[in-house]
Amino acid sequence: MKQKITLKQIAKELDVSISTVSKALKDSEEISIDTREKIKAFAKFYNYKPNNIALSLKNKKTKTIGVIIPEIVHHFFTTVIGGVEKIANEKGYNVIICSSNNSFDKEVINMEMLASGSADGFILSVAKETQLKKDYHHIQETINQGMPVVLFDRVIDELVCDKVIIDDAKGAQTATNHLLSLGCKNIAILTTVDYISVGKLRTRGYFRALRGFDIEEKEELVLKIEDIDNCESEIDEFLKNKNVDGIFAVNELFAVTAAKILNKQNKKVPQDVAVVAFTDGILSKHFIPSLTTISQHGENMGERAAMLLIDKLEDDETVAEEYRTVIIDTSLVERQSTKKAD
Amino acid sequence: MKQKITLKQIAKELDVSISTVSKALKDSEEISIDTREKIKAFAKFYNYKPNNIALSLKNKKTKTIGVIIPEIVHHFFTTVIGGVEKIANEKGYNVIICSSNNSFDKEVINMEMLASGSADGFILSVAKETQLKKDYHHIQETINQGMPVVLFDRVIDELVCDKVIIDDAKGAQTATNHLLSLGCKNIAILTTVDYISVGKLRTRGYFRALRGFDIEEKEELVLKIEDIDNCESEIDEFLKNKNVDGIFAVNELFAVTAAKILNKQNKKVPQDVAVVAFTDGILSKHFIPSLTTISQHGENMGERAAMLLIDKLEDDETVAEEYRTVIIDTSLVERQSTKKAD
DNA sequence: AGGTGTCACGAAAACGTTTGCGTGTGGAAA
DNA sequence: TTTCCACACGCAAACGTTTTCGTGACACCT
Repeated sequence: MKQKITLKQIAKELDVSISTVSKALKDSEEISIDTREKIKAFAKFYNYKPNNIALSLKNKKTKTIGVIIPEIVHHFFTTVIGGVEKIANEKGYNVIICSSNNSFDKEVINMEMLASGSADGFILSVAKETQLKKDYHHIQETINQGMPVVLFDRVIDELVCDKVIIDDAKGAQTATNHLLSLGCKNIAILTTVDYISVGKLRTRGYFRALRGFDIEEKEELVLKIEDIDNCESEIDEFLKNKNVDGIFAVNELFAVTAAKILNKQNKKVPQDVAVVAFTDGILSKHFIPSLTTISQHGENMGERAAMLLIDKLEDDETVAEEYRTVIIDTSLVERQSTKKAD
Repeated sequence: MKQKITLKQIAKELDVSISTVSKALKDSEEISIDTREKIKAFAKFYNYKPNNIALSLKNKKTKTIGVIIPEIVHHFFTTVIGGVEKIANEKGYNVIICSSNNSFDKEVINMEMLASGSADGFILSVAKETQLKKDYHHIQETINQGMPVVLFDRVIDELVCDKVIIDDAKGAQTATNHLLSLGCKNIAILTTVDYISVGKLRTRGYFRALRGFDIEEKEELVLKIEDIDNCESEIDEFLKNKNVDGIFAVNELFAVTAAKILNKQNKKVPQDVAVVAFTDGILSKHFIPSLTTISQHGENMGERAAMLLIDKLEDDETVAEEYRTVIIDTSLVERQSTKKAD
């Protein structure tokens, strides 16, 4: 049960000063070769590792990136984290992940906790509750304290900082256009309530696409779902007697739920109804029929966010007073759910 | 761009000593009420928050739990993390998550990094590569240094520490028994190569169930898949001309892939072939037909692991020389893929 | 021998806390 | 007036580093 060894202990053991040990381990010319070798051998034997905490305190930086996401059990967010980790590790940074569980309070707590010494900067996507409350003081304060913040996916326009987003409206437009170009005339949208920024934007894109094809926008074809956990009955009710021939869903779950319901209602996907989903996840890929989706390239988002943050962290502090917004391209992944009848 | 305020700055500003400030903020009787109020007001105004790094250094503890998992983009592991976070937050601990990406090297690096000051203890599930190499020195060293470690899911028998597992063999047996009790006679298993501990155990359970029903174990009904990423062709080949009436898959992906292939081969699930999967994830739930699964109760695992770890962390150091292995119950979740023909 | 220079190392401050103990000031008791 | 005590506060060490600067010893030159 040997405890971690410190510089002080090495110094004592070898009867030299702490500074000598520190310098020797850094191969400083100041120390004689003999002493250097001796100290290094000793340190290696006892598996000396500098204490990160002490280093952080001294250097006023932790070499750690804090990531705060609304849900940890969520495919899209985890892919983003994957991207962040990739870049972070390349550049010698660590990643701390916290989940806000879509709770405003937990988001605040996590940020304060990480801000008070544990991380040098943040990558975050705001909680649902935060978007609803429109209370961003904790983020603003963090920025004011000089900590770089990169927002992604669910961003806040009012906040001045780096952002990584996709063009949600454009992606939705692409999706809807795809349905239109297949000949669909009666396209429904399954979306979220308006305070979810991405839901709102995707709805906008849907309308834009319809206008492009000179198709009337009908309110009765729009379903705004509040509670994702039991969307099933809502969608079921909605789809009855609607006679839609295309569905655009703003996320995977709405899409597969709809597909299952169509199945029950004896309508075939894609023959009777074509379906496109936003978010290219595991569900869409393996569903039968597999779903055509708009891919958000989450890993890519994570990578770009990490790059932006690390740039800010390593810049000369003074210069970096400009903020960038990176827009990640979405792409249409065509699968069976929109296959043309041959 | 005001920087974080420190005790020292408050002290200077208010013309008292640092210790006075510290004590005042802790409401120490030593300091006069007047001074206390004044300091507290000032601190509140400037939004003073103690620096965690300094505290960690002083207290020799970080109040942080390190979690290392093989994959971050993986439903089961994220549910476990959810459980860990829940308990950790209740008890005032933070959670740092690192992914080893199933790489031995990255696992070692992450552990060393977290061990050198960033976390008080570990919850971990070992990487594939580590299981293959059978090199556990990094974990052993961490334990030797007096840091508590809790292993979960993919555990290492040789390591003496707390563990949280499920009874993989028993779960597999339950699954297979379920198929047998439905009348299946020719049950195939889709499993992993043997060095994956859980795969091996689940295979064992499958055999045990067969023996229980006095059914011959046929090697030709066992498929050990090495590369999960293109298991499709392997399974396709395997299933040809086999005439199986039941399939037990050790994970979701194998199960849905098999289901899709059966579909192509014009066999119906569950009428012609019944399917059970290990791991109750999002895929099984939403697949058509929805899959009967063995649920591992990941969140529960995470909770128990966190409890074990925190117990060790908060015990009087000296006492806690006994190690526990918690076995989480699995349960059969019946869905459409094993529905009896009516 | 005195001066100069180099080599090899040590002392100490700093990062931001907490906390045991020491101490100056004042008032009250003797 | 002296003594004593409580009150209210400050000092300093400690946690483990890094780094600047100082310094002792020795050798070499004149």
